[in-house]
Amino acid sequence: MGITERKERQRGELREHILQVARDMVMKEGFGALSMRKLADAVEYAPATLYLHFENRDAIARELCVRGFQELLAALEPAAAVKDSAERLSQLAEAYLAFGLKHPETYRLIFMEDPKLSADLFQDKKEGPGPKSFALLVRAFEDLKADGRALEATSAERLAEVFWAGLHGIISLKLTCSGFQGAPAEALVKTLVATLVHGPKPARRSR
Amino acid sequence: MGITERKERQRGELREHILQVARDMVMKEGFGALSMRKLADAVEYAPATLYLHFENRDAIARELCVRGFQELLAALEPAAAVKDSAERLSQLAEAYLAFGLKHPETYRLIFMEDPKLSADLFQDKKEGPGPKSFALLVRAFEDLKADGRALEATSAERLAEVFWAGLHGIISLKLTCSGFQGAPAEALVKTLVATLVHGPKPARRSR
DNA sequence: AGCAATAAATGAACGGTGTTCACCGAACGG
DNA sequence: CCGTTCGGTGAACACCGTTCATTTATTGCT
Repeated sequence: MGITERKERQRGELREHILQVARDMVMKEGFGALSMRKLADAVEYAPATLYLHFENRDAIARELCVRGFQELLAALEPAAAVKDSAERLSQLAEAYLAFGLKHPETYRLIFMEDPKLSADLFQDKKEGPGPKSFALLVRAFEDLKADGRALEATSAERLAEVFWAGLHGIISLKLTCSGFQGAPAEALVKTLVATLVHGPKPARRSR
Repeated sequence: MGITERKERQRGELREHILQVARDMVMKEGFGALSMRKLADAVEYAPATLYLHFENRDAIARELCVRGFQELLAALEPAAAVKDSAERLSQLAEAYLAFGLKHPETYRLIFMEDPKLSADLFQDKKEGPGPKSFALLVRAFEDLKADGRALEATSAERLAEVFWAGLHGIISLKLTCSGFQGAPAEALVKTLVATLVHGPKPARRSR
């Protein structure tokens, strides 16, 4: 009686296929260009069929959102493995920036589109990709403080939040107000790392 | 023969009225909820009439965008008049944050919606509200450097860009990923100012 | 005053969107 | 073999931005 299992599997495969095609559309033409009708057309089903697998267009978007975030998290992993805390933060910043510039539409979807979409990422206080990747930053700053190389008056959590916000600001400004920044994003990230991590004064040398 | 003048004036007044109503709609329900038909309905004209005064929906959005930015610039003006450079930067940051939190939909429209909209703000290299307000920040950092209170290895322009990006990151994350930040935005801005302006080490006391 | 010209405003249409629901047909269980 | 269940769909509803021929109002001129 593996017949209902087969059906379930096929159902899941179709769902996956739809998401895959939707992902391609978003990456190629942006989230705004993702329409249920075009998507249905692309997967060769009637529009109504999509609603058998997803409640909404937003449901698809949310799913793409968490998947995009997981990709981002995966892209950060190598950098997170670096031993030295300062170097780790520097490489995390570079990896984060690289992801944002390489997948602008995905980045937009995750962080700039709609609060409803990103809500899923951070609702679980401990689990979920959002807090998990944030914890990477916090740990790095904790290590940095343990080495006596960071502002002692400020908690690692807050430093991590400011760090993330700084990175996000650089990327999102580049994505929407491209003509604004004079310096390339890489240089700005370097400055951000220099001030927040290495300390702002006359570019102190290590410990 | 002031008759054509009267017509011109009336034309301008209607245009202004349309923009005013559109502004209200955006502030109340967000840019996405601004539709030509609802707007036409609100000003009691046929939809087609709007196209006698604006090329596009985007044209209206662009206009709202530059006006929003001018409001932002106006909100920064008091802070920009402060003598002490460090204090000035601190107050500029506070004012910027306050504007973003007070007019979230306007802020979204200016900085987070569509590159096409914000393009107008920064295209003129020297004139225009964009470069003008950016110059405020640059000047503040120049003054800060003149007082010997800032990273000498980094240009004032770059510091200003990172500063702006940091502020924008804090606000835009708050607006879209509200559940993300643990600390209130004001605290994050304070930390940002502390590290970028006052210097990160043990919270140095003024000059 | 009456008429031609000009400007303002519109109704209706086109092609697009998300979403719903009654319906169909094929596969399944008894 | 028949009834039920379920994947799939066509057609519809209510919107959207935009265009254009047409109507309506206003102006300038004779």
